[in-house]
Amino acid sequence: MNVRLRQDAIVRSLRRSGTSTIAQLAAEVGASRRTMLRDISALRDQGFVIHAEPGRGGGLQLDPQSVQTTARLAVTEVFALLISVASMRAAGNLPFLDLADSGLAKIEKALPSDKIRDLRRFLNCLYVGQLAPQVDISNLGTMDPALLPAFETAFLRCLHLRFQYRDAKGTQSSRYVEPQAMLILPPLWYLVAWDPAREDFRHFRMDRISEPDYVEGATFRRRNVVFQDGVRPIKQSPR
Amino acid sequence: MNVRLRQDAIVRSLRRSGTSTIAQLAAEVGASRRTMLRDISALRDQGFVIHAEPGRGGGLQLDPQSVQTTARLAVTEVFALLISVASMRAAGNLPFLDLADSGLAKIEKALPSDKIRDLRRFLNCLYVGQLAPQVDISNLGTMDPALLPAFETAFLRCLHLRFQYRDAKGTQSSRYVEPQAMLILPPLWYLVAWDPAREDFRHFRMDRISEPDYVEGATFRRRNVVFQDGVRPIKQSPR
DNA sequence: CAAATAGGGTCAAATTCTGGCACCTTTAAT
DNA sequence: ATTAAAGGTGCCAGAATTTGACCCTATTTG
Repeated sequence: MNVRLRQDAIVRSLRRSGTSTIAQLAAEVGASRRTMLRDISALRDQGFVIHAEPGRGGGLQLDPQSVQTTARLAVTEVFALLISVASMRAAGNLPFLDLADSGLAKIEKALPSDKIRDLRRFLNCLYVGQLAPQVDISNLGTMDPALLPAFETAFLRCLHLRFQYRDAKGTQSSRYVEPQAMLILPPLWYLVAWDPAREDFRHFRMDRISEPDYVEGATFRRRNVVFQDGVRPIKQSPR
Repeated sequence: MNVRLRQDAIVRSLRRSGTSTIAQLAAEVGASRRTMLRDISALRDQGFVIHAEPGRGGGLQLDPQSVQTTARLAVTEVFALLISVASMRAAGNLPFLDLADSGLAKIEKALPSDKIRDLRRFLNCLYVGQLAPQVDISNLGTMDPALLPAFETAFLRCLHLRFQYRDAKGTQSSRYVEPQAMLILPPLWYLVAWDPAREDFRHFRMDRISEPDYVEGATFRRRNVVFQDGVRPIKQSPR
């Protein structure tokens, strides 16, 4: 058995049984007592808090607070999680959101600091409101998975964005715009952008955008976007 | 040099230099070409996105989007994130959910397998529908943070649940029920439970529940809950 | 005190990791 | 078309690490 798997098994066993002895654990995972001691030591090095009582009736116990898991995440994935939770918070009062937030805070804290800055700046472009009842949401399209990376770069570096847009009538057109904000009217998402050709703001439904691509070198200035009533920025959760 | 340290060094080097070849990396960390290839393969297994170009002028490149972060999360926090994203997916077609999902999948993968099983079983108790328009959502209460751990245990081990409930008129009462399902009618959450005293199902708004506590030893049998039209289980995302 | 428990040191055996090599595929330059 | 530079895979013997056995000590309970 692999070292990693065995140590996971030890943690699981300790979690299940509450308390057990080195000998019991050794028998359970099929290793020697000595190896158990080494594994316990290694787990402690990894940050697990394991209480030990010597003497009769003694044994090992995993600190219940330290049930934890370590994962490696890509920044885009963290972005996506943050956006999910933030828009959820904006949409209404849902349970367990504080827990989700504290989990996210830990993830965020583990990011390199420049990435945290980017992330905050990106979140600042998000706005939330209520969906107008007359909008037809019966046939939602699927979102292009390339949206997030392209949008992230375009927003952060203030670069023009090029994409294909399919309007309500189904007509395809090619667009070239300055992305200014993202507007969430649950369950719809819109890109709010300045269209330099038409010299006006336009709203684009995200599920109708495809083949997004930022244009290297083509920077622009932020404009003051005026939203209708009831639309507010996604507040960053207090951290 | 330790395997873990060496692999970390590779990632750091790739981040620094942008692109480099197997041979360069090998020289840098003082290992052979073969070991480098094995390490790269291992890093990919760990979720790092490493682009490779064969042929002259080729080399390795760390996907700039995949700056990785490692974080330690408590299991309840993972639960909360999963529930958030799952209920979001159920509520509508939102962007970036697949990315959020892939992030969650990595987190989930890092959990001990018994916890994954628990987590899936818990998610199976979640149902989603549309909120009836006549419900007054003007004064939502706040969710008791103790809900998740207590509910988790009660659902997983089929234990009776005791809690304080404040009904629509503001009257407090003490309840003792069999938790059968959780129903989400965004933005409201309900506990669907069998009340043995009244011999009937009852819905409890989650934001009106406080001081939840499961009753050790008091197990019950799952009942067949019949939901009204439009309510469906939260599908587990395909993993 | 005796028994049960955690914790550690040492060393040979068992296991895993590493490096070298042969060979394959892709790409670009000549 | 040929050649060189790059990534990728399978295999094997030797290097390195991990494991188990045996030794010990310290602490707690009956």
